[in-house]
Amino acid sequence: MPELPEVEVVRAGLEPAVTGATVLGVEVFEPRSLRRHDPLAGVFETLLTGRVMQRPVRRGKFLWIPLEGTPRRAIVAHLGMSGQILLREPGTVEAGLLRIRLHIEHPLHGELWVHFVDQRIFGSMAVDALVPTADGAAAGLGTDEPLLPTQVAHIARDPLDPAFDDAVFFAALARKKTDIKRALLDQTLVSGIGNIYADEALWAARIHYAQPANTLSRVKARTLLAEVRHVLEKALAEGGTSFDAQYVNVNGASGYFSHSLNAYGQQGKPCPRCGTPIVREQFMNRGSHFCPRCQRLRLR
DNA sequence: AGCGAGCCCTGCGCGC
DNA sequence: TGCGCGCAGGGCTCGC
Repeated sequence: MPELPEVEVVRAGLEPAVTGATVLGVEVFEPRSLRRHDPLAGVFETLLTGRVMQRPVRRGKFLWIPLEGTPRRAIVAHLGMSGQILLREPGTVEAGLLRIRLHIEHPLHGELWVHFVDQRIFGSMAVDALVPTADGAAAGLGTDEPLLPTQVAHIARDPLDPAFDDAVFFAALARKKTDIKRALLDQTLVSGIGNIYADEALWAARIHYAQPANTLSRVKARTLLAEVRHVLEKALAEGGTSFDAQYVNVNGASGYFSHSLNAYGQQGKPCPRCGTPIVREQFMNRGSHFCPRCQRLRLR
């Protein structure tokens, strides 16, 4: 589930159900899903029970739900590679690997169960303190407050964030000697991009994944950022149709991939632009998919 | 400072 | 059918 568009679908789906709702109870079935919860801050279940949740916020792939009251805290969720957050009627038997359940009561919708399902347990939930943003601007999508969880403080803004600073990003690229794909995946530089959308944006911008970041021309860098935004927005628009106002119905394998991908997972198939077969190479212990004709490595 | 390796995990599909 | 292997959309820490 895990890149920006998918996490945003979850955030938007949670919003009407959890905003203003009270946590009635918490069940943790898998303690490893709390790996990123600091026990010194208190017991996860205790910190949540009885608290009222505010509007969910997202920055990059991190999602958090601020809690009313002081000190300011939030439930932080990261989906990792396989996490899902699902809204269920109380009593629903979860088919997937249920790790954490929140019992909540919304003033309009009544009681609901919030299920954190995660096969690989790379994802996590935590209750974390909120701290001021470095730039004083709103912390992410879903809030006007310049407050974010401590464990998200080092994460850069994402390219769809109105406070994302293009000039700072271009300047950082110009200093980076590393491969451009590594830079795109560096969440402290720009957040929300994962392996799929990195490959898609690089394909659209006709840039080889191993092109050193500091060799991109200004024009090429602008094109790349524009394509990153385009692919994220396109995926968001397509993913945004799979939930309704009451229930998040998140399906990790939903529609987008099958018909909109140009490079990711398309190895052996013709490049939609020039017909040359897409190649898959190992990079950073992951697959990188690219067109060897459109995306040439240019070393100067 | 920046980078690669290793690690955290489970389950699926594939080839033998 | 069974088994071993490689694969999976992420991110943190460690050592060089």
